[in-house]
Amino acid sequence: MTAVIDDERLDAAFTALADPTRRAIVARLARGDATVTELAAPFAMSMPGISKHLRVLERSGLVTRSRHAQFRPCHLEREPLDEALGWIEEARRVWRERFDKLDAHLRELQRTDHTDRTTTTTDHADQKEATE
Amino acid sequence: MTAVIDDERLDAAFTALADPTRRAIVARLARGDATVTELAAPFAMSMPGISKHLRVLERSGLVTRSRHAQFRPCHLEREPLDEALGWIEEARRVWRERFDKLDAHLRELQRTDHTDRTTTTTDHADQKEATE
DNA sequence: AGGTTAAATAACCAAGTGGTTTAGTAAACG
DNA sequence: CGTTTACTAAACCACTTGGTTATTTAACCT
Repeated sequence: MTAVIDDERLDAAFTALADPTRRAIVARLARGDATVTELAAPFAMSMPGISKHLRVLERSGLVTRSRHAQFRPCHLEREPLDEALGWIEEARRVWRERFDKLDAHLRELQRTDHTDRTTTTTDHADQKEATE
Repeated sequence: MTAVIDDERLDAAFTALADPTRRAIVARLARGDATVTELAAPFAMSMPGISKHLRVLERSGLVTRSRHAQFRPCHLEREPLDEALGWIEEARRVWRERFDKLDAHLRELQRTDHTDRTTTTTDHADQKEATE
């Protein structure tokens, strides 16, 4: 239904996580909110550099910023993390389901020697699967 | 120890997942191996375009390719998926742990009105947490 | 008012991405 | 053998990314 929107959200989340600096920032924020200078401290990078990374994180919804005097404390949001996690889990679920099904099928073949090809789908693809 | 290498692997995995076409390919491969033309079919994109995406997926270790005559059947590997999942899970674990700890702390404060600030860490950051 | 601190913006750069078309390779097929 | 099939490689394009320095904004503190 909202496939395109979901796509955009996932794009942003995975893009945000695809950089070691940003992952380190996320990991740091998981332990508690922090200001931009606090976040920048561990890195050999200029402040605007960190600022740019934070904008990417903010655009993905992973990080939100509020204002407190001249500070802009950063806060890690949970939902985008959950969405990314959910996508991977679903892909893995499908993968494992197929694997289990194949495994059961092979076991069945071994028990009663039917040698039927009615359950195959993509021809040579399945042929490859049977050899692994 | 192998932090940099892990970084590179995670970079590649998240980068690979940060594109809707590549995610669709991964989702398709979760259901079973497929050739490049089979993978390209659902998309309004030239074959070399798909080929490039597959190279990104291959570089990340998410996809491996074997040879079968002139076909190059693609196969989804589980490990990089697990690594990406593991990283997110760990971040979320830390996030929730802190949340639970804060929650317990607030409950404790409410029970016995100590009003002690000895357990705070990053000053205004925690102050912000208390207001959410 | 003037100075300091926190952070964002602007302008710039090299390198990478995502797509194309055109051309090439390698194996099967008739 | 030549042709088709499946795919990769090369060259090119507009656009984005990740980084820099230099400049501004905004709020606080004398």
